[in-house]
Amino acid sequence: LVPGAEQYVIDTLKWVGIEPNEGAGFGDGNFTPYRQSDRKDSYRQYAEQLLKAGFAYYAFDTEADLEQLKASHPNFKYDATTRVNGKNSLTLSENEVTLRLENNEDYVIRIKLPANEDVKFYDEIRGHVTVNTSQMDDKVLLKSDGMPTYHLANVCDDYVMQISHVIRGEEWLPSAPLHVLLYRYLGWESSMPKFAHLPIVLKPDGNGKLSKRDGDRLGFPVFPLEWTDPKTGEISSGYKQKGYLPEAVINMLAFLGWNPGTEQEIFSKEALIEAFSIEHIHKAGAKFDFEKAKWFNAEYIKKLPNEELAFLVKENVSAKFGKQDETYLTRAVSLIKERLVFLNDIELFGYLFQATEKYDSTSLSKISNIKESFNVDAFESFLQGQNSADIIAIETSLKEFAANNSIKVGDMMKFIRVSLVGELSGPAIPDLIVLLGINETNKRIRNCFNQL
RNA sequence: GGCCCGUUCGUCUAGGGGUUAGGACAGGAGAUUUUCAUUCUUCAAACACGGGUUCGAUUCCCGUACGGGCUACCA
Repeated sequence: LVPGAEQYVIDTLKWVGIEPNEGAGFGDGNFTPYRQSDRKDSYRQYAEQLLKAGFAYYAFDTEADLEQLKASHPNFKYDATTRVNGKNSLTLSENEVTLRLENNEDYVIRIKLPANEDVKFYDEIRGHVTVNTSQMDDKVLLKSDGMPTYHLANVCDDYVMQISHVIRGEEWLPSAPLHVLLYRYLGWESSMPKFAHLPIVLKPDGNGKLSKRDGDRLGFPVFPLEWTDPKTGEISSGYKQKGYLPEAVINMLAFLGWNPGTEQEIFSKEALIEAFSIEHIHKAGAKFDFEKAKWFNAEYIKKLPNEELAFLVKENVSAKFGKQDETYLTRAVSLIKERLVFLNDIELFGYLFQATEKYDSTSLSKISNIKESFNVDAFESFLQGQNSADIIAIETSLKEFAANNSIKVGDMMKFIRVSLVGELSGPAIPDLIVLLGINETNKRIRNCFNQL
């Protein structure tokens, strides 16, 4: 049991906008309680049912016993051929078993698998799968602390809660036959859920499935929300904190191993629900592609209305550059919207909120030739006479000013750009002037001119 | 090692017995933008290999290779 994990899952589902109809943290429905720890008694009851029916047995083997058994054979597994060597209710006399139970000795309950029997089941993604019980082992169903293993818990919970589909990662495929047998032995086979084993998300580099360590090693999050391991204190970065939009994350994730069969790639959550079908799930694992993830996020940011983007970025901006007027922030954000890959990239555009103090040195050297031809005082009064809201008028006036003072338009624009932005990049000059206002613009121009 | 699952451009994938094998990301070139970003046009880029089956296989079958998963009193 990891402290904080339950709340973390709840918070994650809320962030991505997936709200379960019922469940821990989302209100009670017909199948309460939802925590395994609160259902403990029921698992024991089902384990005992299996015991009575002869599909399970007590095993008293200690850790040391198991070590010894493992040492006896290179590929040891506790199964039909080896359980005769274990200390369990199949090898011990009935008296001894009751004695051990009365003495409160530690025990587990294991499933009793037949020695050689094909278990067949149908996977909605992979089709028919057959595994022989000779390849499986007598898995522990109930641990010595009385808690069920996943195998028992998942089967019992899904049956009791009338689950229709078990959709989980491919790493569960090998234990699916065990679960099928459990449904059978418990007498629930006719209401067994359908199985679908999803392809696994793989590391972008190297081999194997994506793990939490890979993300921060390669510069992208694998956790939806930032997560601090309560035991180790290790922090794993989260999509939310990195400035991803939840809709983009969902869209990106959905396309890892699934496609709609059309060429559409941008899907809202609702459209995704509408378009989704199990038939279009790919079988092979998909490598996580950081570049594509960035592309999805940038697309979603571009589609955001300016007001919404301003709202999402507001807190960060005021923390970094001071509190901003809401309408101003909305206008500012509209100028650089298509430059954001992540919401946090707003931090790169401090010049929208604070006067530029530092100028990029190579940009500065490219504009120094304007020093002789440019008259700051003349420009200042010229700009004062402009309509501070008319972008087009300002643009034509700027060109006129340049012509009248025999300055190359390009040179002057570059100079103004460096004055306002600090370097030779960014939104159109007239847009910037209108955003910043005439006074602020003049202030920045004078300041930059003095540094030439 | 054993068992299970898989294999189409660098990556995510569409397709499916006869196709110029399609799209997206990333990459190249160009246009627009006085800059950068955006946008648009365009280029390059793939059916793992070997056998069958077939008039014809990227598509079906079998092997091989490679990749992935599992092999805990974890999920």
